[in-house]
Amino acid sequence: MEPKRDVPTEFLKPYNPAESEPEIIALWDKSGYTNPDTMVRDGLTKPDAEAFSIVLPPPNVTGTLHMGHAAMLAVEDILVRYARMNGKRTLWVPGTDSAAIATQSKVEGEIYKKEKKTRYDLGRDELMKRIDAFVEESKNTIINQVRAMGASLDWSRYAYTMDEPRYHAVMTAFVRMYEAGLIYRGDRIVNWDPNLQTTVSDDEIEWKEETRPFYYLKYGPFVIGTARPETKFGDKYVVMHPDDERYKGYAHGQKLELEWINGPITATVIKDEAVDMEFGTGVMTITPWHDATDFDIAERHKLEKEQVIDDKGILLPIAGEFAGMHIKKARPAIVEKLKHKGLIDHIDETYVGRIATNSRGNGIIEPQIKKQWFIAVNKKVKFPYPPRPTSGRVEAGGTERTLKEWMREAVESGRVKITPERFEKIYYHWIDNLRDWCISRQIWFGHRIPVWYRGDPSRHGEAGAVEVHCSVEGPNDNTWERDPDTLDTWFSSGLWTFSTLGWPEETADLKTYHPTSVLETGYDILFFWVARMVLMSGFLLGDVPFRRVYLHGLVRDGQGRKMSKSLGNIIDPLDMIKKYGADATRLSLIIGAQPGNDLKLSEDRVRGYKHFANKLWNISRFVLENTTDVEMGELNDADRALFKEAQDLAVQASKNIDHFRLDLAADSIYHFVWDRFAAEIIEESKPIMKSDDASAKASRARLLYELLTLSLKLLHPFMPFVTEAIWQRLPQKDAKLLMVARWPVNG
RNA sequence: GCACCUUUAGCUCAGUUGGUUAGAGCGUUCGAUUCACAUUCGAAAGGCCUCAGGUUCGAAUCCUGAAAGGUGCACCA
Repeated sequence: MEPKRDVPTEFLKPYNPAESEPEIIALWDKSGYTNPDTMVRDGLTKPDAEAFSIVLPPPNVTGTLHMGHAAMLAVEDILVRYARMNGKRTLWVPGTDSAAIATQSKVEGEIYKKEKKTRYDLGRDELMKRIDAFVEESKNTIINQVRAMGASLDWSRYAYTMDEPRYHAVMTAFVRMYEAGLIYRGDRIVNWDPNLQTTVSDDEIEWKEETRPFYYLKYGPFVIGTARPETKFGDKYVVMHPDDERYKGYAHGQKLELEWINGPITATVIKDEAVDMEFGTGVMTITPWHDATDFDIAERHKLEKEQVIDDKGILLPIAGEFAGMHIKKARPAIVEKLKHKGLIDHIDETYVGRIATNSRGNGIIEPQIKKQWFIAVNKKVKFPYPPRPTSGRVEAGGTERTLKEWMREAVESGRVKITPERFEKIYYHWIDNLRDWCISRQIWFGHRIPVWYRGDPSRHGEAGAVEVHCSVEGPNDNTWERDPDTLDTWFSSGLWTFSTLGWPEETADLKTYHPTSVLETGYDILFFWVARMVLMSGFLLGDVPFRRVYLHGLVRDGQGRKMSKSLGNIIDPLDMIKKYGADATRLSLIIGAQPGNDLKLSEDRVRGYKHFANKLWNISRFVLENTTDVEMGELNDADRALFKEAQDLAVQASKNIDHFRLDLAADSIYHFVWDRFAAEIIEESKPIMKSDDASAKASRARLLYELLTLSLKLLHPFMPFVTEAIWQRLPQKDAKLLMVARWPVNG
């Protein structure tokens, strides 16, 4: 059949996303309409329109796009495009994250592979140069991959966690919190990673279960249990529950002489309620330097603490003949000696214990007491009041509360709402168990702590021993030495909603777009990040960082397994985009994904949605072929009823988007377009359009055209590429770009 | 140990405040098709809605309990 005049010939071929998508991206870029200022300038958004803002959870600057990113980008882009089409002053801020530990170990690894050099060989400055070069070289990869998803981010506001404005924000935040007494330095038990030679926060620890021998040792008249005999050398306190009838005969503080691993020692009886009477024999000895529980007990009773293992996992002189050995090697030798001395009561080989590992570096965590920087979460301080965008200094009239109380209050008061709601409970639970947050790290790549010392460096931090200076700019003479530690990456991430908007300057962006409207992220970083942002924003700005938290689930493979290299079940979003298009990839990540629930993704699903994009393409061809030469008239009653049906669907879909049920919204539009519009309305239109009934034809042509434009608008947030590509080929339309067309339902 | 989530067709999931014969996609089987469709359209088969109680005129939906799978948290040395 000859193509009709005026129908673009591209429609004769199937929709080709690989060809079309780069053109569409260029078209959007040229418009500049992802920048709300341009929208206002061109009169597409009213200057006083309600603001809608999201900051992108920054992907790792040296990483590549995975399905989790793709799902995140799809959800956020839908919300952003929907808001933009609804006339809101819409801003979506892009950024990338330095991923401190991950990036540093990656670069260190590569250097070692090529040059057999460690970071200590290179020195701090050289390593930083190498890392910066690596970051600069690799950052475009992730940025281009983000763009390929169709994400309508405002790149003019791009931020990187390690760039100059963010450095300034991080330093300012530290100084203000330090001045308020919320940041302190102290000797506390921390999670030490002997591999990476740094501390790790409580939340970064991943507990792994493992069956390993559990030793019952004779400790004088008691039998104590331990899975780690190599830590027991210095154990001179034996602890039991005060109510334990079995040990009524022993008094708190009582001294006992007994034979231990390396000879006779004096032990002291301690009664403490932390002991679980049900576990083992109900008696334990403590190792305060290398165990958090033991540390707490020691603190309560003011007991002595002694280091047994050094930073590299080597036993110290206290271990006697085992000193200098690595704990791994020492353990069997120690067990052998215990056996020899008859100190082993029995061994339980079926014990399932938990081992702490670093979720980022995979190393086994060794608790150590170290001088570190902490954020005091239980300390009452004055919060800025009333909230002011750039406030943060303690002001008269400020409300007194702790960071913990604030974090609870932010959600309890409804100022931050979490979707799905059940995560609010989990959030509270996390807060209630929160301990002071260790924010110093011994890696080099990161924002360095803005504290300088003068005096004997070996006595840093000790009262009176050195002078301490804390400021953004630092002291102006070189007699000072800067603290070598860097800040936990989540410290700077906690500022992200406002550091990206220019804080601590009092910028227009900050006033317009903060608090942000929605924070969208995976539920797996609720604590790492979401809670930290609430904390930071509360103290530094006196306000919440966002009004709504939307948590998406994890993307799993077709069988519900986590995607991993070792399973070989990774579905690469870039492959999917190449084969089926970004639109199909997006839909496959949205339909069937309820808030907070994991999504099972298979390639078949992506292929199915590619068919849908092609369906839409062909619907457009049919409609254009049947309307370009035909005069369009008013809708008759029957056609008006059909159009009403579509409008009702639009209202319903809008409601679903408002309630973050993007899955339902997308699904309902999909079915309307395919089953109702294409399969039924178009089918019944064929005889009408071939008939001689001019008025029926005029009405039907109008209906077809209206249904097409309506469908394109409704689908645009979900599948922006194909809808925009079709829109560009429409003869009549109410906006040059579909991206900035008006949403067909009034708020 | 405490808490949360999930359980509906072979597979992945809808089913929004309880209301006719419980739906879709993929898969399977059959049929049509130079008609907008690198296909599409039509049809069929396929379901003790995990189980046991309860509330109700009426339950996949609400309540109680159980089972299986999953996740989070916790100071079991």
